[in-house]
Amino acid sequence: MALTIKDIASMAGVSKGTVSRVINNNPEGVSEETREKILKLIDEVGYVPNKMARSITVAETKTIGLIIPDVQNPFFPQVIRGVEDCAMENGYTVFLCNSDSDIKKEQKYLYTFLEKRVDGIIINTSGDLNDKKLTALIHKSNIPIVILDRKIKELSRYPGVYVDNARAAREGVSYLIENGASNIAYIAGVKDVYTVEERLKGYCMALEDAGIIINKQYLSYGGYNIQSGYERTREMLSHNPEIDGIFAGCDTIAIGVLKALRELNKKVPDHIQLLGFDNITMSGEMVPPITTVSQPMYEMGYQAARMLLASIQDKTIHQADQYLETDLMIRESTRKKQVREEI
Amino acid sequence: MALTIKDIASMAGVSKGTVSRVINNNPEGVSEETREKILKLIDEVGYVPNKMARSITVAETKTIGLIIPDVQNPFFPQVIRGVEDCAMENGYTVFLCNSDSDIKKEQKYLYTFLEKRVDGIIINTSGDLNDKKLTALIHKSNIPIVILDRKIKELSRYPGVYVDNARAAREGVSYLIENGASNIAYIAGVKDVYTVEERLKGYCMALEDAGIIINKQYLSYGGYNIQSGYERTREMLSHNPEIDGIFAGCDTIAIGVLKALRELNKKVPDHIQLLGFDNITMSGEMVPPITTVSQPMYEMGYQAARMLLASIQDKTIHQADQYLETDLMIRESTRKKQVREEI
DNA sequence: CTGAAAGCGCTAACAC
DNA sequence: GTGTTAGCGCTTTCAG
Repeated sequence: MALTIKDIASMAGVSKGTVSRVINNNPEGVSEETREKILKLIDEVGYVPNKMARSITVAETKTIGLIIPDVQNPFFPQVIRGVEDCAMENGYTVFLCNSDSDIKKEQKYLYTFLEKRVDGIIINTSGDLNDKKLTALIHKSNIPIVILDRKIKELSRYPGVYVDNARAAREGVSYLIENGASNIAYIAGVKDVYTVEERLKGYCMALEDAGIIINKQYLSYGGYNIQSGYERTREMLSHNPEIDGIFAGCDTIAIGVLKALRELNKKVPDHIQLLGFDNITMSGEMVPPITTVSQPMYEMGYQAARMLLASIQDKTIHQADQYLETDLMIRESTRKKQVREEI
Repeated sequence: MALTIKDIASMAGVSKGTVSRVINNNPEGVSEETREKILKLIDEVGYVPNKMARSITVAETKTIGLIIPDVQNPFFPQVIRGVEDCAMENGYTVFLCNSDSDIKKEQKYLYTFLEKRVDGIIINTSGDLNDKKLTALIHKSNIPIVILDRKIKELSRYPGVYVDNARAAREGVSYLIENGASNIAYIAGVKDVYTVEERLKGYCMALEDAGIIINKQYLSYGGYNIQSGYERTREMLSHNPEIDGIFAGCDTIAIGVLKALRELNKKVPDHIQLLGFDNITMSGEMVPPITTVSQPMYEMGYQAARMLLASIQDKTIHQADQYLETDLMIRESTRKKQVREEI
């Protein structure tokens, strides 16, 4: 078996308490002499303190849990990295779980986090947690939680970090309109997901701002993948050939849209202007580079972790929701604004 | 404080031992009657067993550690998902750490894993672990480890899952040659990284197979990013305008190459054929879609986890290295082979 | 400055 | 079947 604090104590001829003080860098209570002796011994014999054992008595694990739908969705790697960086900087390790937005999995992972006594949880989920028992356990456990990107009804008492999806979408779609588009489709993500519906609101507001009547034919829900963007675009255009602008629910969808437009010989932005959302790396590498609403993905993750750590340190203060800024990244899938400047 | 097994025991009027038996689903030793009574009580009062405490006595945490350079590199999300799926299916939770291929970080995370007593570790790292003390600790701890994708000198005693990079590169580059390329550049990844050098071997073999003399001017190392591929291509072509084929060290680099070629008005594949490596999703979405050596990324992660769990279950058996198959994905950045068939 | 002892929440061996 | 007891490895009083 591995060495224990007891072994070290007896080898050094001191008590467990003394060894404990030195491995915890407890500044007081140990003479410089014995401290060094013990440190040297630990180094020589290769003793690694058991943090599990420590955790049970100090009631903190220095671990946080992160639940996201899927790492393979290009939106998440950056946010994951953001939370990990912040966590690591502060001595926390993170459990990563992919829920596929499956409520059952989310519930299972949440329960596991509770069992493993993580110090806090960051969660991004579509849908809602319809398990009363679980939410009761969560509330009861008094564990700090921060919501990431998508509001969750059952967890509404917890703070979160968001982006103003409606405002961002409104700004983006307005830009399309300013540049001459008027028959604008919204190739959306999954129906009923918080961000998707918020962006729909923004889309509608932009149209209303411009006095354009909203056409329900121009709205199509689907998945967050290239294939979905591709298929829905083909279908959308076959029924509505007059479309001259497309707002894609996210950049991955936008890439599928672009593929469809290429096949249909629709020039972007001449025939149809295209607007994405997220600003994943690849959106700028497509031909043409896609104009998109940039979300601060890394920052969202980082701030969520910051907020969580603050809650962990002081469980009494209630953090306020945080809204981060988006930014319209103008690239070549939309027309240049100079049309107006020339007037 | 949260409820403990002791609380449940006294509330139910039984001993801790009995409660322990039911929460561990220990089939024997408890009457159906008391079992149900206790289960009902646990459910009502909201008791969540403390797995940390359990772990210290049973000496297993049902946790594994995964170290990769960076989630944001498109190669990793799929492998992460592979290991997570396998881990989750078997009741394990995974710690994810990004090392940036920084030896210091790798060492720190490895040590943390040891402290937290993870049951096993999967690691992908460039460079080598030059900390004798740490490797000694690792060996001493007897913790199962599996290497992922890149061999590590100091950890050579551990099994790993790989791809035959040399063979795969040889096949890909040969394909370029068969289709008429003869002045082929290798825009590589980071120098001295295992996979990068293996692919170099394959590249050289392919040239030798075809009787083409290797030109050192045609080799350029860089980073695993678009920018690097872009810059090195521009530089490469400014010095060697005769180049008619490029083997990119990975798809991300290939995307940068493509961008440079577009700017330089080099038609792909007519003027220059392009071969990538990895088969990340986006490689098929570029214009033109990139021919690439496909690696089974998800499978690599999944198999690594399988191997690790097997080692955890039986620490005595030594697993053998596993080599997974690659596949040349022929798309449009290379010429059609029909040239030869016509003869 | 250091040791002894109690206890964290749980499991496991052994009685009854 | 169930309770009792002794740990697991560590921290934390409390003495001295």
